[in-house]
Amino acid sequence: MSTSFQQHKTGDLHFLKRLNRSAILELVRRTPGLTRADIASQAQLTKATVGAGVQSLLKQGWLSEGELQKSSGGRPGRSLYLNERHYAMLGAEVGVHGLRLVACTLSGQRLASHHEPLVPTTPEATAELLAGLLRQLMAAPKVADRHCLGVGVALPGPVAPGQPLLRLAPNLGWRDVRFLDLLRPHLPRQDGVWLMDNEANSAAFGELYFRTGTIPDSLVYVSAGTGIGSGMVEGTHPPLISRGLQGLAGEIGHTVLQPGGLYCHCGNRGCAETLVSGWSLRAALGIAEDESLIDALLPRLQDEGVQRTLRRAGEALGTLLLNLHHTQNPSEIVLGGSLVQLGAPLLDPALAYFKANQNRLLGTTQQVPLRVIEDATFIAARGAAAQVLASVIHGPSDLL
Amino acid sequence: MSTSFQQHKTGDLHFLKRLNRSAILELVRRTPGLTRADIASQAQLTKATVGAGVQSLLKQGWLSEGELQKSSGGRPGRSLYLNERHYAMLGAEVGVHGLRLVACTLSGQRLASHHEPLVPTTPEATAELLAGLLRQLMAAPKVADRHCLGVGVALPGPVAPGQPLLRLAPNLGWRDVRFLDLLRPHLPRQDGVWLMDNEANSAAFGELYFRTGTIPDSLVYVSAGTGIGSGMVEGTHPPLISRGLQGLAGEIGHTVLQPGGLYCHCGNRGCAETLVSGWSLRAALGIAEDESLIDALLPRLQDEGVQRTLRRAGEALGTLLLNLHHTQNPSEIVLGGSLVQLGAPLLDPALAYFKANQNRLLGTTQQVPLRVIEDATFIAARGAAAQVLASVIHGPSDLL
DNA sequence: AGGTGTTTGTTCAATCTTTTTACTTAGTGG
DNA sequence: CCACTAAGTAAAAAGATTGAACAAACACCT
Repeated sequence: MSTSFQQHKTGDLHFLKRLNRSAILELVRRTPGLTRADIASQAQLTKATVGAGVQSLLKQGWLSEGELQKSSGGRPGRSLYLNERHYAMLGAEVGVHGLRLVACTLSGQRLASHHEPLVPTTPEATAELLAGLLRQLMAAPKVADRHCLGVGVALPGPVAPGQPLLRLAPNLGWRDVRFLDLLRPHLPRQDGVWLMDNEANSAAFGELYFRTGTIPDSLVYVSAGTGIGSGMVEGTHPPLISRGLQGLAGEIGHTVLQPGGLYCHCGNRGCAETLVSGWSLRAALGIAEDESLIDALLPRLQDEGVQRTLRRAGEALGTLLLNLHHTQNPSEIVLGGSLVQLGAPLLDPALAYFKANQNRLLGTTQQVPLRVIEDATFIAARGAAAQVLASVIHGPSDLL
Repeated sequence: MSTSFQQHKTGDLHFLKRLNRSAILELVRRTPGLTRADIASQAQLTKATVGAGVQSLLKQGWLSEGELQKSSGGRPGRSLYLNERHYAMLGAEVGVHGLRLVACTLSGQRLASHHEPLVPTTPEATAELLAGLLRQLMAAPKVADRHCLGVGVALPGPVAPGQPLLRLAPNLGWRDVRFLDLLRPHLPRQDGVWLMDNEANSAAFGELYFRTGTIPDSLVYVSAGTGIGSGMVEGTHPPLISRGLQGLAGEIGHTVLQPGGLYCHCGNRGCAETLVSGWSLRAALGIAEDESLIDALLPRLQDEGVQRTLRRAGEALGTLLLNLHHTQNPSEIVLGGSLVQLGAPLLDPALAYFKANQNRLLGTTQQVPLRVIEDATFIAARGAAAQVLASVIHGPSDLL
């Protein structure tokens, strides 16, 4: 399901209390170690309100008290932190070549994780396998004694906004799969939040949501793997994921970069994926489906043919990044996915093109932060867990 | 200034009351003729709360009571409408070839408007001229007796988010202009809301905000004129404009459609604007700056050379629309700007390409609504007025 | 050591808004 | 003409934030 927090058009007093408590929790999440007095000034609430809110959050296991801060002439304040021991969230990613699962704390710390290689199969079989692995994860020592807030699943394709329906997963051969419905029967506990989303959306959300300190206004995660997709989160309290009417937002792999170019599996011509993607690299370099693309290429990175192919793909990736810059202009871009492991031969041309052209219009020197994630294995799964947490904090749950 | 409604992290009781009253006003705005009982059920408020809220909104001139509805077995409810006589908003667009001004009611009805042709000049001279025209507009009979909520100005270039600064207007030759600061000294009344935004953003906002009935979740306005830009609004209560880190969101004219293509005025190669834009059409067909592009082309639409040029430009426009579809997937696309007046020779190839390819990925038959605005003259100016209204309803103003 | 000043956090009555409940109003239909 | 239904209003009740007073904890000065 898409984590759509209904915009509370109206509110009663209970809603107001919830709002303020979730604001307190968010502040401590973003800035660990805050005191009640800090919260009061930053949230523009009175000491009394903050005191009451903090007390109930402590009692329910959301916050924990830390050490006394250094005095600045008066009574020192007591630091507040997320209670990392009471709750846990589960996140999973169904990838084209495997399942990835994580359990993590409120701050996003990994408690346990698992990577299960897998060749694509039916949704039903995948769901059953994933359910078994989730049960194992829940039984892990660090996880079992925590209260589980819910499960989030990230999937490699567009998800219908507002309902838990995977519209399409081209690289799995799936279409119109209600994955959560397949998962539920195989799991004992049905309580808590259950949601599913596109993997790039989940990853983007997690990268923004688990950050502390000052956080960017918006963030785009570009996932370069078998296909190419992106996810965008915007705003705060809570960050909102752009999904679009049909869940097609972020399908940048099918933006046209070369009108009249090569045919794409979608039937159109010149899609970005025909220039840069796992499957186009396989096609260009003759690497079979049953072989790992990365494993096949890493030893051959010095080959001139491989270098040339990767450079061309990298230039297309750079164009894609620049087009995102001029379409959504995110405050930060994060680049992940399996292709990142190919390193400089692919990434250098991309980053160089982006850097060279991002400031042409305005003529400024301000650089948009672009971060490359070396090991993106659990990023999407962790992001799905983040969505679970956000859903509890900002959604209709009665746990808070 | 960008209409950024600070996300109210927290709230007191006064905030709650405001929230509920603005929700009532929004409901009546979207569905004129609602009764108090309808509002209560739709907004999940009690009859008493709605009654009190409506009463104060009536007293302050936001709402007016209409006729009695037909009884359905009990006491008939009284219809509520926006009070179209008490308030007014002003909107203006600074275009490359002229100034456009409107004054409108709460529902977006035009009370008065003015179009002033103009050749590009300095920001200072433009501001002084615009101020004079605004004063005239405020003195118009239908406008003068209303309370003016504020002024919004739409500008042809990226506007810095969070501050009233036009970063760049390439076709005016302006850079880093604080236009509101230039405008203020020439206007007598400084109260109310003052804001400025990119013209495509304003247009998109207005198209969504003034709509009644069921409204789309998101909307993209594509403005095809001397340059090509787009604006996106998303969500409701209130609709949010995506501006991006530097105000570059929607600069789709500078997305690359043809790597290694023609040089663009931005210095990069293959930008969409090199394929479809007022300036690229002038260049391709040899039409001078001092001549109206539309007036020059309309008589020559049957020329084979013109047809071919427009068809190619239209195909690029279609690609641009498809790329938007696969990047943001808006619930509705609105196409405006002066180039729309060129009609079928330009638009048919664009719409055909978009229609032929928009469903390739999902394989559905659902069509994204795409509306072409025949006369987009006052769309952006009216949108800026809409932003003023939204800023009063959802912002920190104390008028509501 | 002890007093003073400063800041943190809590307690409690006051205030304000929504809700609940009862009641009035206004029309339909037998 | 009278029951019946639904819309809207006016009271008391419930619940949340606020403001002021108070207690706690530490630094600094004498």
